[in-house]
Amino acid sequence: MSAIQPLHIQHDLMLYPSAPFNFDGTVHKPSHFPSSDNVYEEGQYWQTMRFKGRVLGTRMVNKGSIDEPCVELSVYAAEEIPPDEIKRGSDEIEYRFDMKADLSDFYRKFADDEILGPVLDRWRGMRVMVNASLYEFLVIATVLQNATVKRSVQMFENLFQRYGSRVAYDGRDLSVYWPPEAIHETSEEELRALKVGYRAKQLKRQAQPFVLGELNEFHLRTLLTDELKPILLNIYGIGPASVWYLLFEVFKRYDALDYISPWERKIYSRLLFDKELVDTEVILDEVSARWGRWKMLAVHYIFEDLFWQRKTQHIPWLEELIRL
DNA sequence: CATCAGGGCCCTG
DNA sequence: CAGGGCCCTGAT
Repeated sequence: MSAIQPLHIQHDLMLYPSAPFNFDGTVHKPSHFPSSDNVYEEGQYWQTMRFKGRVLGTRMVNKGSIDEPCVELSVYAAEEIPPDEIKRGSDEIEYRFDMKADLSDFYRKFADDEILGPVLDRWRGMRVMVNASLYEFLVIATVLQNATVKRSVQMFENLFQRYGSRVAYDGRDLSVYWPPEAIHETSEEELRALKVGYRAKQLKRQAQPFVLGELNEFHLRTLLTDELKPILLNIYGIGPASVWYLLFEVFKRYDALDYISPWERKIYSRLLFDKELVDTEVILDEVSARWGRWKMLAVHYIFEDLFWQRKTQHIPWLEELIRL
């Protein structure tokens, strides 16, 4: 990996998300594993991104409130950026943080829901967030597979060290993703040296369609879920567990939940039924009956609410499941 | 020391 | 459609 690159050109602009907007609940997801391409502090979020061939640093600062949202976005780069590219970058950030969403129906409908209601009170205005491109998210999904959190983090950081780069801006020093070409050109053996095991083959096969221009994230966003899902499942290494992470986080499909993995099953059993282990079919029927087309968003609220609680209080049964 | 499951998926029979 | 195999790690 090369030296740290300073990003000393800075552009500031204001973003106005639709209200209500919960800044902290949106930019920071405590259930996600930590990674060196972003930092969160209350009211502030730093995130690098590789966008349209350019390496950017971003900083978002909360300048508003839940009912009068305002976010100051600073974009940092190594060289001057034309205004239209700044605009495209900020549009992309608005998309990734779902800033223009209208969830009023969701809040109205479930205000009195016995499980969701109290959570909505705490997190009204929280949005679905993705801090990666589609290609980058495939890497995340891949390192998550069949691994504990600790190992996922290790594989991920090994990849950053070998193929990514480092940038410095606003007093921060963060990793940046590599372009898919970097993995396309490397060998499976080199990848395996980073302890990713059988995932080396997946990582290479996943980079290919992006290098060849066969998958266009912006086009995919326009598709109906029924058209989109089979395309995503067709990506090598993407199966039933990963596909709904993609549909929900990358493509903002609020109903994308039709598979529950073993560790999630244990968590939902507790939260929805107050039991240790409930049949996955029963859980899926329950979330569909309760929350219908909002089921994944509903579950997301409940899940993140739990992990925010974990920051300040010890939840023994949860600690046992996370296995860092 | 050996064995095994872990925040899956592919491939085969 | 069921089940074995795959990489590596840490728990037992």
